[in-house]
Amino acid sequence: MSNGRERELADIFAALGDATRLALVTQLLTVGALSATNLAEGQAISRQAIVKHLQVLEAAALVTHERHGKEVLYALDGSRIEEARAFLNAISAGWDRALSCLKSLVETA
Amino acid sequence: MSNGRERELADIFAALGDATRLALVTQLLTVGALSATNLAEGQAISRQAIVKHLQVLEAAALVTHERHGKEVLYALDGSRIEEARAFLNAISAGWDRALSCLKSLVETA
DNA sequence: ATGATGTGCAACCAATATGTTGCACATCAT
DNA sequence: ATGATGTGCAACATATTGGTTGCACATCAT
Repeated sequence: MSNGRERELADIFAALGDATRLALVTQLLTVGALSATNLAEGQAISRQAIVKHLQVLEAAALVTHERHGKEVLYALDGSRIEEARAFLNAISAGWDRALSCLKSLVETA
Repeated sequence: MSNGRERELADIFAALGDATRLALVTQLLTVGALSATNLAEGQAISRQAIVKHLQVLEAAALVTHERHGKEVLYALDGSRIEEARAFLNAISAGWDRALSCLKSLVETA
């Protein structure tokens, strides 16, 4: 894993590492494309806060925006999600090996 | 998804959302259990910084520590990783649906 | 017992993240 | 044209993060 790629991956996880943004992602996933104003309705925080969260998600290439008339619709973009999935899959795959390695280290220490 | 669970999931992603911690995770995965001092060797940042990162990972239940003699070994704990995987899998699964939903919204707007 | 090595704790600093408010600008409908 | 609605920008406040340093304590080997 190259350093740049590692950073990129970290950005994706960091973007998902916030309860508000996670909620936004699931909402965009289930409902579809929505504006910041839509997303802010019924939410405790302001529209501007939502916009900032959307910008974080967009910086990580997890969402895209598109102007449509006077409103801006945000939607998920899944290409980067696969990267994160691949990482977690790798961890899961290496899991048993890591555990046995730990075991032997502890036992021989 | 309950609110508490959402927060928990966000913590996992947040813990992975840092290049240094990501490197720690991969190192622990490939090498096995290591002490903070081990992990800090050859690294640009101090042992204390590493310890703090390990504590973040441990707070998210991604690693555990175990004292062994005078040193403390940190190791990965994979149970929580599955949660994160499941979330990303759900996103991937809902993907095509989300895209078509966006498409129709945009076209009818 | 003593030095070397590893750990734990706390104070402190700088940068970034999260959220607010206020206001200006753009767009749509009437 | 004008009011309603949605967006964009910027200043600001505060909390959290990521890192440092210094020092005290614990453990091991000789």
